[in-house]
Amino acid sequence: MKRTLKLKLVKAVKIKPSFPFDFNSTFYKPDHFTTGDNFWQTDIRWQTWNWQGRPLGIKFLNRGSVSQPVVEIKIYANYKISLNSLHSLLEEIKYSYNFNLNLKDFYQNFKNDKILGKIIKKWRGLRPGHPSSLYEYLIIGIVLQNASVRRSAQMFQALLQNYGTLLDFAGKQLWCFWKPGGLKNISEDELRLLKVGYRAKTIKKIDEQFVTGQINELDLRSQNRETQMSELLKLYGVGPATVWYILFDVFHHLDYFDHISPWEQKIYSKLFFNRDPENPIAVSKLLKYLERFGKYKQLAVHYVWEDLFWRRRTEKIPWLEKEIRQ
DNA sequence: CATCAGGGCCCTG
DNA sequence: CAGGGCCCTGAT
Repeated sequence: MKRTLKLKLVKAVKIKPSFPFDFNSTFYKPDHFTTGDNFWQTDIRWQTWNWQGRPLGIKFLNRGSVSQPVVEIKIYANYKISLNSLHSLLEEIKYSYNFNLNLKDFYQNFKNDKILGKIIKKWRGLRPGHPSSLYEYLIIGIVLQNASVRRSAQMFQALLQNYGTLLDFAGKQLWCFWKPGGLKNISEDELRLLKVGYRAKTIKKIDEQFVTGQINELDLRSQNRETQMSELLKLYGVGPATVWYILFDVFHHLDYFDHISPWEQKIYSKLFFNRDPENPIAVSKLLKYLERFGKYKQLAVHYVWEDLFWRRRTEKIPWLEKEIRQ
């Protein structure tokens, strides 16, 4: 059993995102499976963060409103974090959660859309966002491949609990991701014992490619989408589905939408065409339909999707339960 | 019990 | 460019 790392509060800052900004729908995405690296309750989000190779705990608190947003960020560590490092961490947080995204044009364009209209009103200030680094997201993407939600969550938790660090901060115990290259001394067979199956090979290779510097997140961030895609596709085990997730969640492309997996196809068929999910609309037709959202295709679907999963928390949506297969 | 399809991707032919 | 194989799991 690994030791728990106790962290102390080292810094608290208040940041004002651009408005409108909705704390809860930005910091909690009900469609993401829970993995023990974060915890949310109304107006508070706990999140572990491997920053520059070391584990940190972060507590986000809602200190404002949608129209006058203020987010307090409390940082917990077990070492002295330099001012420089702290500053760049805050910049990274702002980037990850799209604190400065301007939503006005999107809202203006679609306030009368028959599907989006109501949703953007209800979720005004919702930002897309994801706390994972590229490395972390690649690992997540790999455990998502060819597996149902329950199995993906199981694989991810096994990885986290074996190679991550359990942090104790702000009243929570949460697992923090290991750093890129952290699997250097772990064999493929050892990974297989965690029942990740053939993904063991992929996970090893991804980890190695970060050690050797074959891929650099910040460099890639400054490249255009085509370059990002082609670089990511070079990684062993990364194909169009994984790239599609990363382009949105890691590189924040709000417009790119070219991939629909079978289970998503069923859900979109119901959402956009009120079609029986068992008799779904063709992917090509769905993609054509999404053209109406132009440069906000991915953002628009994110809103519809989050709305659906937020509703799932309070209403019964039998057809959805059937498609999710927990 | 056995068989099978997954929230893909690689590799082969 | 089509299709088999891959790990494991829960559903049938």
